Amino acid sequence: MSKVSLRDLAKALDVSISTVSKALRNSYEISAETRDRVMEAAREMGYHPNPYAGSLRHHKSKTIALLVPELTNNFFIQAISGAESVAQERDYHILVYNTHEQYQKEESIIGHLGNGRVDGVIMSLTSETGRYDHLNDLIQSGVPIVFFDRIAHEIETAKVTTDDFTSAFNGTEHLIRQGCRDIAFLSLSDSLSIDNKRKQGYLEALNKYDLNLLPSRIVRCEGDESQNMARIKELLSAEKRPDAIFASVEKLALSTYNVAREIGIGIPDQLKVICFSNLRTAPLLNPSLTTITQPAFQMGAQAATILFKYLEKKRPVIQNENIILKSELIPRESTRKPG
Amino acid sequence: MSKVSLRDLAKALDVSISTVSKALRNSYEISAETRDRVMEAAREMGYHPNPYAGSLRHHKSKTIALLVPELTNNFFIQAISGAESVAQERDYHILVYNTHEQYQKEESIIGHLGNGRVDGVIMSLTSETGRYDHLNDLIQSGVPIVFFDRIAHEIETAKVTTDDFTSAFNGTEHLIRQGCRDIAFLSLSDSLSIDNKRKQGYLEALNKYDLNLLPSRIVRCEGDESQNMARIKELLSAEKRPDAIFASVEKLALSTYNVAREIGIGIPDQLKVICFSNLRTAPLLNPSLTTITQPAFQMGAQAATILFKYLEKKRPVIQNENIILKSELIPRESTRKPG
DNA sequence: GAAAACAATGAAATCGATTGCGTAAACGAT
DNA sequence: ATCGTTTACGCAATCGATTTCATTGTTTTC
Repeated sequence: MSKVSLRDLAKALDVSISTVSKALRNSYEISAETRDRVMEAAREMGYHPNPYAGSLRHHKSKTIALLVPELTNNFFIQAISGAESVAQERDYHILVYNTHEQYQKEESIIGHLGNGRVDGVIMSLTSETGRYDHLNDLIQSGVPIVFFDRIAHEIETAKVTTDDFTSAFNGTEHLIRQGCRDIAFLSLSDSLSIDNKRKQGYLEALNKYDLNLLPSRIVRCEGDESQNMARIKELLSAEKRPDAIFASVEKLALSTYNVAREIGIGIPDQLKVICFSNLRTAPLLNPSLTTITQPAFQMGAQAATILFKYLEKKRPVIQNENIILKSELIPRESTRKPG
Repeated sequence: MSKVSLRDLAKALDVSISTVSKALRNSYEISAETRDRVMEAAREMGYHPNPYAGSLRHHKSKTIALLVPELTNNFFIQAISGAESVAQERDYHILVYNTHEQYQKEESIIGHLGNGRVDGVIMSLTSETGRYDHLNDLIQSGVPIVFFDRIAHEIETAKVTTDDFTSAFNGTEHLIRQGCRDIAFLSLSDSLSIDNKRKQGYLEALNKYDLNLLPSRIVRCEGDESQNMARIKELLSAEKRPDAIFASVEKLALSTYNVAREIGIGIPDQLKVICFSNLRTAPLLNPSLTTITQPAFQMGAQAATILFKYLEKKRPVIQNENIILKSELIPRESTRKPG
C-alpha cells in the first residue's frame, strides 16, 4: 500500500507505462478491455497519482495560497472558510499563511510562491504594507492575485471589498442620531486602504453634522493589545473624554469594552461604542455590541470564484475590477439612546 | 521576470545546468568565481527553484496538511495558528482542509494526501468518524498523522489532548458547589473520544456527590444550530427543568444563552452554564461565561513540533504517545451562586 | 618527464506522469 | 492480392532540479 506508481502498475499488468496512463485517463487509444484491467488494478493496488509529477509537466498545481494578516480574527476566518468551500468544490488545495501584520513576512512568503507552487493567490495586506514590488513581481511571473478587504489600489487586478466609506458614514451618523457629539475614531493603520476609507466616511459624517474634530480624537492603535489598551485608557481617562468610540476593527472595540469596565465607564450611558465586526457573540455581550458586519464568508467565496474563473484561462491576467459588497449595520445596546 | 529555470541561468552564463545547480547549493566542486557569478545572475534574473521538481526527486514536499472539522471555531483556529507558527519557523507549508464534520469529506481529503502531496498530517476527527481505514491506509503509505483533541485511540501515533475527564469532573463539581443539583449535559457525538471523556467526568462527579441522573439530562446535539436550539429549548421548557447546563462545546453554550434569553430564563439565577470554550469574549458576555479553556494554540504548536521531529527521520513512524495538556477552569458570572 | 592527484566542469540518469509520434497487426476496400 | 485505414499499443521526450559519474585540464610528486 505504499507508493504505487504508474511504473508499478505497468509492471504488474505487463503493459507499458503510457498504456496505463492513457487507460486511467480514458483515452480513446486504449481498448475497453485493457482500460478496465488497468482501472481494476489501480483500485486494487491503491494507486494515487503523484500530484507533483503532473504539476511539473503542466505548470499547474491545483493549489492556491491564502494570505491573511491575522488568523485569530473572525473576519479573516470566515473569509478563509468561504474561499475554502469554493476551492473544495473545484478540487483545489489551499495553502494558508499568516503574515502576522508584518510586511517582511508578507514579502518572504510571496517570494516562496513564485515558480509554480501555487496557481494563484488570494490575500489581504498587512497593516505595514506600503510598497508592492513583491506583489507586482509575483503577478509578472504569471501568478494572479485577488485582493479582498485590505487591497492595493495601485495594482490592477480584481478586488473584493465592502462599502467601507458608506458604512463608516452610516455608523457615525447612527452615533450622532443617538445623541453623540464627540466621537473618537480608533484606527489601525494609515497605510491601509480600508482604514482610510472608514476614516473618510467618519469625517464626512462629522462634517455633515457640523461637528468639529479634535485632532486627538483619531487614535492610531497599531501596537499589541496592551499598548492599544493603554492608548484607549488615556483617551477615556482624559478630563474631557469622547462620548462615543468608533472602532475600525473588532479587537479595538473589545479593548474598549475592557478599558471601560476597568475604569468604570458605563456603556452605553457614558460611552457609546460601534465597530466593524464579525463577532458571533456581539448580541450576547454586556452590553450587546452595535456592529457593522461585513459579509466575510461571501467575500472569501467571491474572491475565490473570480480567481478560479481566470485560472481556467491559459495565461491568467486578471482584469481590474472592484467588487463591492454591502456591510450591514446592526444596532444593539452599546449605542442605545438614554431614556 | 517570468519563470526562470536552471536551464535559463545556464544558458545565460554559458555553463552547464549541473554547474548552476551545484553553485547555488554551494557545492565544493564549484570554484568560488563561478559560484559568485551564478549567485549574482540568479539574483538578477529572479530565480526561484521550482518546488515540485525537488519534491519529485526527493519525495519530500515540505508541506503538511491540517484537517479540522470546523473552521469558524475559536478552538480550531487557535490550534491552526499554533501549528502554522511552528511550520513557518521551519519553512514548511500548510494545506488547510475543512472536513465540515463529515466523515465522507474526511475520507475523500485523506485520499488526496497520499503519494507525496504532504509529508505529514495534523488532524482532529469529525464527529461522524467511527472507522479509521482511510487513516491507517495513509499511515501505511508513509504519511504520518498526529492527532489533536479529537483523536483515534485505535491508531498508534502521537496524540495531543487535554485532561478532558478531569476538567469535566472539576467543572461539574464546580456547578455542584455552586448549588446545582440537576445538571444537564449537552453532548456533541457519541463516537468522539473527547465527548465521551467529558461525559465520564461529568458522570463521575454526579456519582461522587450521590446525585442521580435522569436519562433525559444527557442531550445529544449533533444537528445544525436551529435543531440544537430546538432541543435545548425543549429541555429548558420542560416542567422540571435542570438548574445547570454543562455544554461540551462552545457553540452549545451560546445556543443555550440564546434560548435562555428567548424564553426568559435568567442566567445564573435560574440556570447556571459552564462549557469548554476558547471564546475571547467569554468575560464580556452577559453574563460573563464560566469556561474550561483548552490551551488550543499550544496544542497545535505541540502537535506540529512532534510531527516535525519525526519528519526529520528517513522513514517517519510515529511512536504511540499521549501528550496531555491542562485546561483551565475560569469561574465567571454564569455560575455565580445566588446571594 | 611520466605518473598520480586534484580541481572544475559537463553528461546523463532520475523522480512520476503525460503525450506526440511511430508502428505492428488487423481489417476493409477494390 | 494489394494498398489504405483503423485499432491498440509502446517509445521516448518532456517538465525542473539533483546527483553520480565521467572528462577535461592543471598541478603535484618522485
